[in-house]
Amino acid sequence: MVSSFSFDLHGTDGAARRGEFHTPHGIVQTPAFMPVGTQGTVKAVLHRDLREAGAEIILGNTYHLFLRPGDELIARRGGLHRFIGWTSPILTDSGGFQIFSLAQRRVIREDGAEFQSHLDGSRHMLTPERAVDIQARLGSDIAMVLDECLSYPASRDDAASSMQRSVRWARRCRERFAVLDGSDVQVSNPGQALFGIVQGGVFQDLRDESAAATVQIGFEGYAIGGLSVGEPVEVMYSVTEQTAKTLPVDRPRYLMGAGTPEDLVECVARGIDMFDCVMPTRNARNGQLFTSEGKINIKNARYAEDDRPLDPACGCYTCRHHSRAYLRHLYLAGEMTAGALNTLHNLSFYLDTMRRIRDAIAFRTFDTFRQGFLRSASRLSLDS
RNA sequence: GGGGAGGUGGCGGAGCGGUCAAUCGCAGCAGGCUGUAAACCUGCCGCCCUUGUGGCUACGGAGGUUCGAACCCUCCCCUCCCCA
Repeated sequence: MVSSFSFDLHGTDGAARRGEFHTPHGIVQTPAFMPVGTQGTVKAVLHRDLREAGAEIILGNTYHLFLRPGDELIARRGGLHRFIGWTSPILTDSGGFQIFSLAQRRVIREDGAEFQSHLDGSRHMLTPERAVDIQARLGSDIAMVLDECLSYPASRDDAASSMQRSVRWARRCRERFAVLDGSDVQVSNPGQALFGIVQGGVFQDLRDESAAATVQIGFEGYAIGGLSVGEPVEVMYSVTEQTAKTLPVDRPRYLMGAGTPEDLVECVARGIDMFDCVMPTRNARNGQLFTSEGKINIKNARYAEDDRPLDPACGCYTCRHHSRAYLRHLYLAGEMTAGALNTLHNLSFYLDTMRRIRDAIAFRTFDTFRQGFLRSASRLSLDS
């Protein structure tokens, strides 16, 4: 008997939800933040340190792993978990985001998206069926349907037709997913779940239509995609809030690609259970650190002789052992350890924030927590 | 002592009569980054101000030629290399 996906909602505090989901590789407490590990690694961190920082699930990427090293090679290694040595849950994104981020290198057709590889220029067709097959070979615990992440701004007509195509693609993904067993695809994780993705740009009626159609198809969880792509943050909050209300209470809700620390708190408040974002990792490598008192740009001259840790309230390895002055030196000297130490801190901050969010919901003090968090997060920016 | 090369903005190094406050790299200063083509990208970087088709001072020093000189000439100062 294969263990499969399930979600338990433990309780709520306003629209905020406290729960956990079960996967073949373990349990994840929600609301959860999932560090992004596009190419089979969360850049600049060891799995050991990731786990210690509290990561219960990480992302991988269909498009990138398909191009290199190849999903069949990974299947032959026993699947993505065994290949990369991460024994906890993994969620794979479908390549839908690359339709957005690599827009210059692809053409969208009804059948799917044709990409020209950023590695060697070769052409590859990513169809909904293929995205499902690749993710089956990777053996992630949660696979995502292939969607089109629409860019912003977009006209209502473009948003509508893009959304409708994403729905058709979602249906094809679900159908393909259903017949994997018995196909010639080497399935690395029989307990894999499939999530649908709601699109529709910033048009709430399109979002509602997308949500209804996606729920009708039926998935283990539902994502809200196509946000945090340049729209005003209030619009993102509003679309998130309204769309979350239209999704089933008993399934996890995943806001794709968000966000800043404030976004996490604000969107949990609007009913979101799962987040992923490159911000803590990428910004760490670029010298921007998140702390309980706001953002620090470690490149700034004001930290040259600052002996304090990044965040006195943080218990991560970086904060326990190193000063801002040292981290600034490492960054400016171009040392790899700068990226490693900074990434560890930012992820620790994000994951610790999620822990505090979960506790606050459990104690039904989430709103108080939220007010305090937003107030202290702006402290440093007010200083400067 | 003889021969040769050269002195340009914090550093390296272009420019060799006007379009030069001076290409470019580094360093420096600041900003950005939201399902990762990102250890990346952008802006500023002589001084002053009302930041502009603005003012001032500038390419070792002093003179000179010229309508005009970082660029040509003279002298001086200083570096480096080779030979004695």
